[in-house]
Amino acid sequence: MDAGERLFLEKGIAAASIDDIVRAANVAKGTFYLYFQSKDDLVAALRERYVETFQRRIADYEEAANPSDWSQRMQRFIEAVVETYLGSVELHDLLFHSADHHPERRASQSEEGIVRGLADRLKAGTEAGAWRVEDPEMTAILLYHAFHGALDHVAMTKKRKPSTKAVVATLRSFFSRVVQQT
Amino acid sequence: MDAGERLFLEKGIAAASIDDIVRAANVAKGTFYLYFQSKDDLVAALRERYVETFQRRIADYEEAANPSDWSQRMQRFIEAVVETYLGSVELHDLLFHSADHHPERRASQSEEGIVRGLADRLKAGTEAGAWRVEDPEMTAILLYHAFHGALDHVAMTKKRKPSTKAVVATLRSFFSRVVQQT
Amino acid sequence: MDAGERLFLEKGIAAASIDDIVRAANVAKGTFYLYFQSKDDLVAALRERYVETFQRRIADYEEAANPSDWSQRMQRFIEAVVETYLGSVELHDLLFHSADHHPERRASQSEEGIVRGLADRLKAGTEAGAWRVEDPEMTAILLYHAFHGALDHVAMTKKRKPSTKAVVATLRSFFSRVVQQT
Amino acid sequence: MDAGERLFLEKGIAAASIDDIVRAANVAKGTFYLYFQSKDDLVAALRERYVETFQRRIADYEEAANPSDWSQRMQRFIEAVVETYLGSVELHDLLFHSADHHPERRASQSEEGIVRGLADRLKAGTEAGAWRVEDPEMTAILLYHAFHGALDHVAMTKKRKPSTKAVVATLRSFFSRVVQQT
DNA sequence: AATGAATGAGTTTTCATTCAT
DNA sequence: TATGAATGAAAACTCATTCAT
Repeated sequence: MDAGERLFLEKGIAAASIDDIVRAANVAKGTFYLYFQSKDDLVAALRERYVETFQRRIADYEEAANPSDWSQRMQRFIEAVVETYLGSVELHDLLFHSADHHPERRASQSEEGIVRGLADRLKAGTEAGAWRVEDPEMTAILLYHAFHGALDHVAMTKKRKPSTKAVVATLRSFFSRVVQQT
Repeated sequence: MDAGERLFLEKGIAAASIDDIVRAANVAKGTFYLYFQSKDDLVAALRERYVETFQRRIADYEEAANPSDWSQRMQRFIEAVVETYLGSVELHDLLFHSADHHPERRASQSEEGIVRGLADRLKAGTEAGAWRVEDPEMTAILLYHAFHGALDHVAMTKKRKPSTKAVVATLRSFFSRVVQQT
Repeated sequence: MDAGERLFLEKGIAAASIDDIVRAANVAKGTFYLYFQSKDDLVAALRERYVETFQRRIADYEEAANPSDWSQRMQRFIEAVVETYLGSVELHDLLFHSADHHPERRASQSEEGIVRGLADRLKAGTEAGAWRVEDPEMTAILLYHAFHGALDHVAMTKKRKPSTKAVVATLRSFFSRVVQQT
Repeated sequence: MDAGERLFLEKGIAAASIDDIVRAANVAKGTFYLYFQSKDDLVAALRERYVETFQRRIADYEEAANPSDWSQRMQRFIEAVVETYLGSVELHDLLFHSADHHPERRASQSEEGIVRGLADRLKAGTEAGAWRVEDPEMTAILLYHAFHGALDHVAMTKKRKPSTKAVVATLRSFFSRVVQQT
């Protein structure tokens, strides 16, 4: 899986052959097929691993926050997302946005989970009076993609890449305006 | 090009062979290579055509608005984006987000152009006192991806798909909050 | 061996993998190679087992007949062949007629044994004045294949399959004509 | 097709790879797949070609006989079968008896055609009073397989191979006895 | 005696691209 | 300008066999 992930990142999924992967992993071709039914199966396994790792990291981060301090919780959430994404946007995009256009499968589990989590938080915060959000589901979608796109952009920036702190601040401010936080 | 576009949408770029395309177009294989250097070249041509069509449509829409009425201009802009995207997200994603992950090429021309245009408008609107945006470039990026993601989501929704009007209203409201329009 | 025989019959020799066989037999791959040198070796073992079983059954049947009553002996012989073949034509064809065409090995031991036995009987019967056969070797070959083909045909017949008795009668009558039995 | 036929005869169907075939035919691998969908498809094409050739040769032979002289017609028929089979038993067995045991497909078209033809002749001859055959269908099957097996045997005989003439005479005599020709 | 993970040579098949007509 | 037969490199996948445990 590590060899596959590395090669997929380097050359793209289509361009990395099973041959390349097993050579990099120092195993025989048959060994690959002992553990994965096909190349697609490996991609699926990598997707699963990505989602698990990602969600564990977000959870770890948020844990430390005071559950009733919504401002702090969102701060932590945004920090978690930024830190985690910046280290893995390439992989995320590779696994969830490239591949061969399977309309049905698109808008993948990974995103769904995060978006749903975000919507839940927005609703809870509204009920707690921390802010005012009329359509939490749609807002979650808009925020998710805004953040994702921005982090994609930052990750792609070669020179004068802004600091993590600056990115967090920018997203925090964007978030505040969107939820009309007082 | 039409045959290619149709088949790419149906089966994905990798899965649609030149053979399929020329058969659909009712020409011989050689004829294809008379007009395109390679399969990639066709994809590039489709990308170019997409960008042109897209930008012409946005411009057409906005033209009718009163240049000094920023509220109306943004309304028109959002309407244009929604109308145009809803009819072509699939194609857009196919051409600009799938394919073989060429990190360099990513964050494509298409997006850059629109994001730059949006940033310019945000800046001008701020200068005209229509709203207040501190970091127009970053805000443009955030807005662009928020909109794009939301439209992607809507396009993918199978049942109870919201009306264009409702989508425009949602995005308009999101926009207002983000730019702290008074 | 049983698992192999069953799977070979179900899927064909080439299509049944060692993996399938050991899984069906509930043993490990290594265990297979403890008892058989190769897949071919298993096929050879099945062939041997088939010939032994077949010839024992024929012998058992004929034993009960009066050795000097040729008419009865042939009746018993034909009964034995019909009974035995009808239960195993598929296996017989699988083991002796499919496989990878090794011209040398063809016209296999199994057939040779039976044909020789038949020729001997024809000769003995002629000497005993029971019938008149000029070229016993050739006649044995002709009879063997006639019987084998007919039984193959019957075994393959799906609906309105004739009874064993009817088949025996048909073959008996064919035999009589061929040996010009009076 | 010629290269395939030659190699299949030499090494067996399974052992002859597409690679071998295209090398022998002096064409590229792709060319093979331009004309045949798969290896099986080539085998099917060879089967078809075999049946056509075979039946044309039988028909050519019989044509010369006097239609009302049944003795002569059968003589011609047997001559045709012997001549034709002796030159192609190996190929016939390869195409129709080896392969991967497809119970349903067995007892192939080739045989069916010939057996049916033979049954028709037996019936017509009986009606014309040339001989007496009670069950023409079954007799045809028995005769077909007797002949086929005998010719197989002759073709396989390495030393002291009997002459075509001798084989024809043997089969002719066998036939006479079976149909109780007077 | 039994196991089963690992092997890798070998096979079929695909398809973008070329080029003589 | 158009054709389409021919190409062949490259890819995915299979499976009989081995051998350290």
